[in-house]
Amino acid sequence: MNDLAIDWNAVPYFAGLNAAARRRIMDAARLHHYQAGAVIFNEGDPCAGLFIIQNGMVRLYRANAEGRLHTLSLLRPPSTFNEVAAVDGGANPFNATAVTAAAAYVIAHSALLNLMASERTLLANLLQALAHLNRDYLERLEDMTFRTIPSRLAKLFLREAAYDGQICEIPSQLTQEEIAAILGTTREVVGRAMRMLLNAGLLRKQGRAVYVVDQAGLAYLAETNTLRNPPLNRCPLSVEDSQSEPG
Amino acid sequence: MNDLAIDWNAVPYFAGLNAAARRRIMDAARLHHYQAGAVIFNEGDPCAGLFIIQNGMVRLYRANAEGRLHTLSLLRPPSTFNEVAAVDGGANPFNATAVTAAAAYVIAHSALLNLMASERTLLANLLQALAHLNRDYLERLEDMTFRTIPSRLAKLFLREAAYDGQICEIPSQLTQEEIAAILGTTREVVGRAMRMLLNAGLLRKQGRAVYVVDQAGLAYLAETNTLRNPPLNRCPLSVEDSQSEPG
DNA sequence: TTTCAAATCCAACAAAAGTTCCAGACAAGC
DNA sequence: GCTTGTCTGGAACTTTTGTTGGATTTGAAA
Repeated sequence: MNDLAIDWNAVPYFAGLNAAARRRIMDAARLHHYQAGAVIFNEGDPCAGLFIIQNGMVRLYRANAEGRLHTLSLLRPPSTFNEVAAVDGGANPFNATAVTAAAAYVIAHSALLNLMASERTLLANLLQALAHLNRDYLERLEDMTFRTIPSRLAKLFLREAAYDGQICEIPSQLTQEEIAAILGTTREVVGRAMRMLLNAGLLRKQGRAVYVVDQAGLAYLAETNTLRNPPLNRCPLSVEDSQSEPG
Repeated sequence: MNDLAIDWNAVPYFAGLNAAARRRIMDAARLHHYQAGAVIFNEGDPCAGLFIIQNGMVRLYRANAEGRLHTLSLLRPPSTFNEVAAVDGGANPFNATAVTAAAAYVIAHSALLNLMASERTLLANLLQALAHLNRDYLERLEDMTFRTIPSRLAKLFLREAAYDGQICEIPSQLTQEEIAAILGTTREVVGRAMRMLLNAGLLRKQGRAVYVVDQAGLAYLAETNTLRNPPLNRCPLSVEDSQSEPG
């Protein structure tokens, strides 16, 4: 396996550090390897440190007593994770597993404390990173509070799809099971929601691949939790589509 | 109104600062007053700065298009809020209103940047505060993902109640409407959940006040989303309570 | 090709949550 | 006392989500 480092400047909070600082950080990091499916750490276990993904894919998730999963993130290089525990030294706040074979640099809590004490830029950068993380979680919280599952699914497609004019393909090969874990629901419900988006004309399917047809329609659904009758190929006059409101 | 400062050491990230540093921070802070019901700032508006509550009660909330509210926090002195926007200078991530007449010290983003640049202890403390905030949101996310509403209500009672041996009273005078906003649901649903907890013997009511009767039962419900048949005054032998599992 | 396992589709049902509506209870003020 | 507005209790109903089970498709391996 190659131990070539990723571009450490691609990590938001390592950017802008001088060469000496970056060297000290790299010296504090240890490269760990994980087989596909291997557990990296578990929720509640003592702080595993800060992780910088070198290669492979990592899943962060939480699980409830009945075994249902909530996938918080699917991460690739140069993503990092477990900043919260690495900073405060508390227990890991979620589980982490290697989806594919993976490698990651790990900086222990104590080592990070030393680095932060000597490198004020790193400290400031980490603060910005945590603020950003916080906004991210706040948005997820809003999704879970206010959005229906078709709406969350629409949002996922909008985010995941590689935009290419009007017609977009969903890039990642996510199974419905995996999508369900991301949305915090079950496979069957995702299947239903998918069918709804398909025969509402927002998505189109070819074989197993799914394409985004109506980006604006997905956005409308994500915002309002309701379908907007697609005015795509319809004559805008005289149709009305039983949408007339009596009141 | 009295402008006596709260004990600034009670604010987690002002603790441990020397006198000079604390003076510079206080110099950067401006006291603002708000009438009951007044808007402090709105979600999406440009960064309003860092707030340190002096007196009164403040509500942080989000709202969706249909006008449903999600109360993120109800805060009293010496709580602080809007750290995220104050640190990264971005838009406010939620709405803030004064529940009662209130006053708060405000430190603008630019002023906070200066302070953080000169006071490394403040920087380090803010980092810890954001890490803590992050854990808090992660737990809320889990609540919304995995817990039923009776379960969330049970958790709320466990947290809000002032523990006093076995029987505990819920201290804050929350209406069902306010509880609903905290749990992210509607008043009627809270009412139903409340009735369920009452006739399951977990809570008791006297007039309008609600008392916690079975703390362990509430915890069980919060953990498992299911009621545990109360083995309180029952003989532990020979009852079985139709709990026998055929498989 | 055949075969198999995984992924999907689909219907029917159960449970949870949201909605609508109205009747009482209670407290504050007249 | 009475009135008014807020809060609560509770039924009936709809929608959404979760669950179960079987049929079908798909892709890769044998």
